[in-house]
Amino acid sequence: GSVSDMLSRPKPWSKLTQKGREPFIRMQLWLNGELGQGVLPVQGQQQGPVLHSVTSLQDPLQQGCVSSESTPKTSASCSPAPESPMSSSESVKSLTELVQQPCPSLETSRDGKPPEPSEPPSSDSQPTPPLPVPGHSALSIQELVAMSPELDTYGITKRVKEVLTDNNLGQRLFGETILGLTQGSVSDLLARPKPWHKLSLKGREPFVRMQLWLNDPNNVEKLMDMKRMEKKAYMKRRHSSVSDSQPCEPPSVGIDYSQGASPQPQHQLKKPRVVLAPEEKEALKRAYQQKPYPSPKTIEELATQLNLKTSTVINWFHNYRSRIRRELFIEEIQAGSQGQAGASDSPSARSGRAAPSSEGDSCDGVEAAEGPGAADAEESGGPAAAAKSQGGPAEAAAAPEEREEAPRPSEKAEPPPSGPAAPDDDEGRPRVPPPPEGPADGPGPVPNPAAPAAGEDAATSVRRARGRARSMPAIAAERSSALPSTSAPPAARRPSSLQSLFGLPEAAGARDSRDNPLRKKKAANLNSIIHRLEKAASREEPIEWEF
DNA sequence: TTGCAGTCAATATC
DNA sequence: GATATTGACTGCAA
Repeated sequence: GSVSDMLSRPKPWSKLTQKGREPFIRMQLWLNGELGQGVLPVQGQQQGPVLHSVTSLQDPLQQGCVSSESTPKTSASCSPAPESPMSSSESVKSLTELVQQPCPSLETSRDGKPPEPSEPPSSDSQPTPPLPVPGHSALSIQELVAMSPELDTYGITKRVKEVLTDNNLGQRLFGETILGLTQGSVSDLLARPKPWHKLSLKGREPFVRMQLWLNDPNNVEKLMDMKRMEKKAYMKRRHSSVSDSQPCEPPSVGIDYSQGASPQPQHQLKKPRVVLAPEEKEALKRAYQQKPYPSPKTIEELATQLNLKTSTVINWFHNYRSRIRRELFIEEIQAGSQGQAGASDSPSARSGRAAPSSEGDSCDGVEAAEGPGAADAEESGGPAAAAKSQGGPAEAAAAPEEREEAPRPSEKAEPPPSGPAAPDDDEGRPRVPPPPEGPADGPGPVPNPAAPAAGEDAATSVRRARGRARSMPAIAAERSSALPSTSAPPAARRPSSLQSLFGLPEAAGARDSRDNPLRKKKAANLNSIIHRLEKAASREEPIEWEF
């Protein structure tokens, strides 16, 4: 009777308790022929002999957990993720986790019931692990990510945003419940999704979760439930804390420093957050214009002049670079989605011969327009303009940049974006995103056309510069969309088995109907160019601009 | 060591 | 109160 019931009405994985999962694991192993004889050891015996005979968990994971639908896929259609070759012992371990592995939310559920209705997620500031998507264990998310076809991250976030706003659901709830991320991260992610091919496996995870969530017909309902429960719990806590008069979060070290006590407790409770003054930011931005990859010496000087910690300056540069980069990703996407316009300027629309020049125009729009030698040098006043002084540290900070001459050894020579003309000075030239260098560029810290006019940040200036220059990421993006499989894991080339999981319309592969041989060829060409550029850049050697 | 990706969490802004 | 911004941190790779 149980079997019949189970076979005809299998519960989704996420709804199953540990015990409830066991039969499915058994079935899966049996289907795989892994459970020929003997009995699957139950909890506490996972290291038993039978488990040791399990040679690969990939299939169980992918088939049994990824989808507990009654349409098991064959091993052939669901080959192991390349990124996670498992040794036998790892398999055992994973199976252990698999068996025990409660859907994260179950873990918090005291009675083994599905979490949603029983436990408000993270009223206590500690984000709970994400809710497993129906039919998928949390463990398998990595597998899913590895197998996932290229997803349209922008489309996904767009839809998620729509659903959330339409249903008045908050980012915090969504993030903590579905993605296992904090509100800030969710906000960031939704506002500035990176293109799929630019994401690491880890970075893809939230998007896969989102996609799966979007595919879940009960997604909104569940979140609503969560919301209700959270509210209830909140009210409850409020009531109890009123009587308790004790806030629920006692200081971890047990000392209350809020009462004007020593501001520097021995345990140093929390570092106060550094907030950079606008002038400091301005100065840093100007410094960035001069040199996106400042040498330690420059950083030192900047720090001194701005009266900041060196680490703050370093962090600022890191953050700024990466954020600007992302800013541009999203803009590229948006630009791309608004009619394939700009096609004439599109690198992929150019011939292979033209490609280098497109590279030359800009290797990466991010800082592309920002490097000292950015194209259209006549456009703005460079340091002078940038330094449109507000006096103070801002101005002072720009100075060291101009003085700086010897690039630090670690600063790799940037591939001359526009032909052999540019190998001259790499001083102040953005590294990752080689700036566009028009014919006019060359001499060191030259007025940066895209240098932000006063108050304009680099991203903005880059935006201005866009249109006359395409970015490397953009190129890559295009290349990638034209070549769905270049950056996607091998599994992406066989998305069919995952189509139902990811709702294929969402997948870039499906989306890209322009995927034709010619495009592929162009994209491949660009790909190779970029590859060479990167290689050359890292070798600090001159490049031959023949593609 | 350096740079990056991803994230947190404090703070600002809406 | 929700969302956006951003300085800092961790882990990883080259």
